[in-house]
Amino acid sequence: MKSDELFALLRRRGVLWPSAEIYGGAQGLYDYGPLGTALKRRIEDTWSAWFLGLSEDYHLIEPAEILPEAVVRASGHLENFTDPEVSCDSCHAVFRADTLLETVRPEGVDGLSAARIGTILAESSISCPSCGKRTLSVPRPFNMMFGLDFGVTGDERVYLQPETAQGSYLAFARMWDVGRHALPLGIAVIGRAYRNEIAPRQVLFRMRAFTQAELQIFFDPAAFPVPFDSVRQEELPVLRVPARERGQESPERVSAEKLVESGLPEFYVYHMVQSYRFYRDVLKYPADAIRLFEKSDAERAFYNRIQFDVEVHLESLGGYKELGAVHYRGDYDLTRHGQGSAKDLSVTAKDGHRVLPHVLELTFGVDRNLWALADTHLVRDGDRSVWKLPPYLAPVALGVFPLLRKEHTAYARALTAELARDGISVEFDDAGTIGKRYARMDEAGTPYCVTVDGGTVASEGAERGTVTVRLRDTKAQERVARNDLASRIRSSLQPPRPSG
RNA sequence: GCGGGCAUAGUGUAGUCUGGUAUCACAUAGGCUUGCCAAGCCUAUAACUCGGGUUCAAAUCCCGGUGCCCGCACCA
Repeated sequence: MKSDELFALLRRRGVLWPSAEIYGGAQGLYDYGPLGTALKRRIEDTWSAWFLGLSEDYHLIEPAEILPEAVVRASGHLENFTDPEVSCDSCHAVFRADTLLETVRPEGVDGLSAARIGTILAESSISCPSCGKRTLSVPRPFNMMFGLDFGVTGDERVYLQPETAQGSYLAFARMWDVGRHALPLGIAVIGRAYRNEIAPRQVLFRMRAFTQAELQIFFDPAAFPVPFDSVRQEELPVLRVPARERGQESPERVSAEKLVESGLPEFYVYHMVQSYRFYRDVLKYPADAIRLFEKSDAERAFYNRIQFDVEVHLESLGGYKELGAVHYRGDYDLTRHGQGSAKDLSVTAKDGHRVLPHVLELTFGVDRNLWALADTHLVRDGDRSVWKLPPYLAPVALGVFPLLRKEHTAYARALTAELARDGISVEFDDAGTIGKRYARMDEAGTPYCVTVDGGTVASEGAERGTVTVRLRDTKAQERVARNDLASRIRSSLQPPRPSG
């Protein structure tokens, strides 16, 4: 489906829509409706079950979303998240000042302040790459962070977090104290991040407020033991830098073992495999639509030593899109926050030596994955639309219908209430015909529908107290005793966990 | 930010050139009928992106704003 068509469908079904719609919308902001909210929760719960399931020492926390200025200064966001921009007074094209400067300054611009870049630019009298005239403006800073006035006087500067990771780094020292004083220690956060994107586009892919699920694993670079044998034979669809430089776009299948032989650390490959399994086996993206895209030195943030993006091919957006990533960030974060806070963030490892932990970061874009799950799992099957979500992701697990509105409604309503009390996400529907109800549920991704009919409510006979269960993907039906319903479907509603 | 295109019920559309308050389908709600896969009939709800201008009269013509799409740039 095209992006427009898919967005129209999601809007129509109340999955999501533009924020402040009645005022014309606000660029880059979206609201989730009932189905979208439920689906997003399930995605988050499913992510937690998998990634926190990797180790007993991986924990979920919820840091504040607002960061004091000192934090973003230390993290580098105040400086690096600010792009000095110049525009051309003749043709109004906009450029990044530092990129422009690199064209005349082969030694690079690393470490230069925005003001210094401006001075050099002015002296070098560069002409506009677009129209050729020498009418470039002075650089002005453009920071992608939202700044806020904080406190009563409003003169204290704070920022909405541009990524959720910072909260984990800030919490590390406390988490060390409240925990078992052991590395590796994992800190997971599911939260909103905010970026003042210049041009929000493609619905959920470039938002100004979005949800990230991230796991920061703090470890001793001298020893990060992982059960590598459990992933050794797994073949990963990787697209590595040398292949990319040859113009290749499709991934090659390479075993975890071979990746380690090529120089990647075992702990890195292990977590890349577990991430890959999450996308393939849990979210169930088609295996041939996934690729692990290695970022080159130039593309990575400078503190990332190794970076593979997890990309999935999306028809709606016409290509591979980044849904998550695995970053080896070294000791950059704790070094910077150690300096910024003047606190020693190193810890004493089991064998007694002091160590400043390194960080392996697993990131996951919740909104992007929600979109991707619609793109890849919402399919046309003949004349019906079916959202083939795994049962544990479905916003509504079960639909309950009376076959005859007059005769079976009371029974069906009672059954609905009973299943809801059992903790199953259930929806009653008696509108229109039975076929319409099935179709509506198919489109919402509901995996099971039960129908109360004459046999169910009969005072005697073999079908007394049984209902038909109809499966979304096959349309197959089966008679099940109502008392067995909850136990029959419950296990399929549990998000999978890694098995070792 | 720049350039181009687009904007009509919940969704998709006709009408715009050539001004006279809006077509059809699906969806939604209610009813009849039917009773396990979007059937049929009746009824109802429901729209001209916003603001200004021209005109007796604007969905239609003019100006501006907003949003969306495509390309460029941007995406720590």
